[in-house]
Amino acid sequence: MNGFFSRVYEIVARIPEGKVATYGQIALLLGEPRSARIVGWAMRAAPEHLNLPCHRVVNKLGEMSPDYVFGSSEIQKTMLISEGITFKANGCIDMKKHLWNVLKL
DNA sequence: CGCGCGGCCTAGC
DNA sequence: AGCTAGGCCGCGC
Repeated sequence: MNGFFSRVYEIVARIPEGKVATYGQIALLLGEPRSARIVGWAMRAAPEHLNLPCHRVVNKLGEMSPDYVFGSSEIQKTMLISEGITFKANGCIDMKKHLWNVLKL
């Protein structure tokens, strides 16, 4: 709890509806620009009861997580759509529109 | 205690 | 524009 993971969870918990963040972005916020992968691990290990919007965390291309995460990428896609996220023709999130800009806080 | 693998990223071809 | 090759850090075996 104490450490990287907790901090990751705090950040993720603050991602507003209709916005998404990238692993690298979160890692950067923690002052560890090279720990993007650990963020991914943290998501996997994320306890359910925290109700983290881990579906709002994607890679830099705006792609869905692999099927083994949410069951299928369609599920994640659906959740995001219901929050107002829009997708491009190639099936990726329109990052330009929905990428969470922390500086706006 | 050591090695390998990730919900990744960046740089190069 | 799409693929390969490293790199980085923490966890599991």
